[in-house]
Amino acid sequence: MTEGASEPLAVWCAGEEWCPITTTATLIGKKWHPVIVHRLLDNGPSGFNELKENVDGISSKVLSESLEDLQEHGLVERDVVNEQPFRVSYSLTERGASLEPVITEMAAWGKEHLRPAESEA
Amino acid sequence: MTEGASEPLAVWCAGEEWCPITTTATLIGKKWHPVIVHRLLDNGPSGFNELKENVDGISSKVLSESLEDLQEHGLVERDVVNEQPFRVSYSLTERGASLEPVITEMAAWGKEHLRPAESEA
DNA sequence: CGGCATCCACATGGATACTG
DNA sequence: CAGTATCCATGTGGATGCCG
Repeated sequence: MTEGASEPLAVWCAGEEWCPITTTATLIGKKWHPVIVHRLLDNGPSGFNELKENVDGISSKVLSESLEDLQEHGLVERDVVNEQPFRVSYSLTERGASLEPVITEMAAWGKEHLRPAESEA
Repeated sequence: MTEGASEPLAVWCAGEEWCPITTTATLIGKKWHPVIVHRLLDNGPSGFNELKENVDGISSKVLSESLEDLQEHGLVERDVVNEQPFRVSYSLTERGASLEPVITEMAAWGKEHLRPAESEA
């Protein structure tokens, strides 16, 4: 608390009570969450079923729950853009969009270290 | 397939069959995995219980299973460094260590966007 | 120390159906 | 379209105990 100054790196929590990795992992370490955020980054604001299609076979239930979770954490915003016919739009909040470096690193790593054949190892 | 040339960024899988995010998320999107990798990055090679202590109250069972999973994916290596008394050492493989940028980004993001009070929101 | 075995509670997730 | 409700199989995870 007394420091928290200017180092952008050195985020390791050596001996600290609170660890940013743990909480971040709790947030986006949920299998589908990174994918959803990625899709929203990639395709921009999307409708429910549009998102569902892009997230490769996730069920309505799980997507619904995931989106709710993401909303609660302020990463995703839901807007009703039309009443008749009923249309909603899910988009990333500023905080959600700020996850881009994380997602980018994940994707970059996956692209470098995981090949399709490897995924079923 | 015809491209895949020199862009270090632009890892988005627009219309691609295989998505690096999805597979990466399957790998390290497991709540404890990023933390374990982080601890190994942070503290270096560790014994089982040492790791267990550092991962903030994870149970033996879950840690054991997680480590097994990480080993199967070639991210973590297990070495028996002593027979009597019995001692093992878990360390990151080269591939595992290559996750550092991902973990760093996660930690950096968490530090910036998640405060302790926020984690229980 | 470094685990695995067991039991059991609860969370997760798919399928299906149905509503506004 | 945008979900929610229900049912149910499976997974996950904690507690405990034990063994090499």
